[in-house]
Amino acid sequence: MARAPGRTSDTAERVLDVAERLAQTRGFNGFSYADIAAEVGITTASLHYHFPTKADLGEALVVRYTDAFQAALTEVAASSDGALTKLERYVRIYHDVLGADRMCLCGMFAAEYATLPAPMQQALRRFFDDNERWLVEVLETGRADGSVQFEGGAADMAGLLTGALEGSMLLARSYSDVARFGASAEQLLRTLRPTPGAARSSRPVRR
Amino acid sequence: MARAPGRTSDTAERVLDVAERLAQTRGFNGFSYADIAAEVGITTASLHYHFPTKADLGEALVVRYTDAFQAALTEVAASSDGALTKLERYVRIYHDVLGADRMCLCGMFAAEYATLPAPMQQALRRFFDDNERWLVEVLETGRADGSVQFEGGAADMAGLLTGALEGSMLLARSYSDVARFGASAEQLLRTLRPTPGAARSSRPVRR
DNA sequence: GTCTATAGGCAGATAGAC
DNA sequence: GTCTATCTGCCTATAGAC
Repeated sequence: MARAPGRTSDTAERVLDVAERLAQTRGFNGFSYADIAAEVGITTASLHYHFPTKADLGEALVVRYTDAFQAALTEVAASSDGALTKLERYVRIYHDVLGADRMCLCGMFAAEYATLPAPMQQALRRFFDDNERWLVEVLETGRADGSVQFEGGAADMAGLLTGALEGSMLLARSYSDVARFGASAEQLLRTLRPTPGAARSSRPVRR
Repeated sequence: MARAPGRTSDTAERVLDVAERLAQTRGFNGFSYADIAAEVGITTASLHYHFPTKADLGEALVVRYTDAFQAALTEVAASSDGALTKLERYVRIYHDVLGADRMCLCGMFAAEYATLPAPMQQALRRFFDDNERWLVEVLETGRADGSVQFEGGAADMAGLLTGALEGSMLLARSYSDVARFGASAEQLLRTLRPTPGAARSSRPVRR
C-alpha cells in the first residue's frame, strides 16, 4: 500500500497522516482541528491554510485512502497468485489495518454517513465500488478455474465480503481482539475454498 | 421486539425514543441534547433532569436496546421453528431495523467505541455477547439435527454472522439500498443451508 | 418536572501581521 | 506558510424560580 507521489506539500501530508489515524480510531466527528494541530505542531489557523474546511480535509482523506488501497489491490491483481491466494491477501490488508489499532477509514466513515458532507459521501461510495469491482474480477476468475467455490452471483459475494470484513473489524475493535477478526475472516474464506474431493462442485453456476 | 414495561417515566421514554432514532442514524457523537429537546418539545435543562449527563443517556439507550433485542431473541428461541428458520428470523430483525432507515444502535456505537464512556463500552459488549450466545445455541442445535450446515466452531460462525450483518447494514446504508443488505444476508444464509443431496455433510465436525 | 438564564468550554473558521 | 487574536456558534451542564 505504497503512497503515490502526490502534489501535496510535506506539511499537508503530515496533517493527513495524523488526521487519518484520528479518523480511523475516533471517527470523523470524533476529532477536531485542535487535535491535529497539537500533534503536528502547528496552529489551527495554519491547518485552515492547507485544508480550508474540515469537509475539504475529510474528502482528501478518503481520496488518498482510496488511491492507496487501489494501488495495493492492483499489486495483488498483477501477481501470479491464484484467486484464492489473492482473496487471502485481500483479507490480510484489512487484518493489518486492524493490527495497527485502526478501523478501515471508509468503514468508519460509513457509520457516520448521514452526517457527512456530500462530496465525502460520494468519495466513500467510490471506495466500496472499487473494492467490489476488484473482488468480482477475482471471484469470477477463481470460479472459472475452480480455485474458488461459491453459489450465487459474484457481485453478491463481493458485497458480502466487504460487508463482513468491515463489520468484523468493527466488532473486533470493541473487544480489542484482532484474533476475533481473524476467526471471522477464516470462517468466511472457508466457504470459498473448493471442497477437497469435489472438484465438480466448483464449476460455475448459471449466471 | 416488544418493549418491556419499565420504571422510567413517560417523558423519559419519549426522550429515549427520539434519542434512539438520532443515535441510530447519526451516531452518539452526531446528535445533541438540543436536537432531542426540539423534537420532544422540552428544554435541554429538562432533559438533564431525566438523564444528568449524555453518558447516562447513552448507557440507558444501550441497555434498553439490548433488553428489547434479547426479548425478541427469546421469543424466536421459544418458537417451534427449526434452527435455519430461527436464523432467518434473526436476519429479519436486522433487516427491519434497516428498513426503518436505521443502523443497529450497537453497531453504530461500536464504530465510535474509542470515544465512548466506559459504562457504555461495557454495555455494548454485553449486547454482542448476548447475540452470540443465542446464535451459538441455535447453530449447535441446528448442526446436531442436520438443519444447519457449517464447518469450524459455532462461536466463530456466530462471530462471523454478527460481524457480517452489522457490516452489511453499514454499507447498505451508504447506498440507501436495503436490497443490498438482503443480498448479503441471503449469500450468508446460503452457506448454512444443508446441501440438498448431502445430508451426510451436515454432521458436526470434531470440536 | 419544567422552565429561564447562564456559565464555561470547545468547535470550525477568518483577519491580518510577519 | 505560519502566527496571534478573535469571532460566532454550539455544546454539555448547572443554579434557582415556579
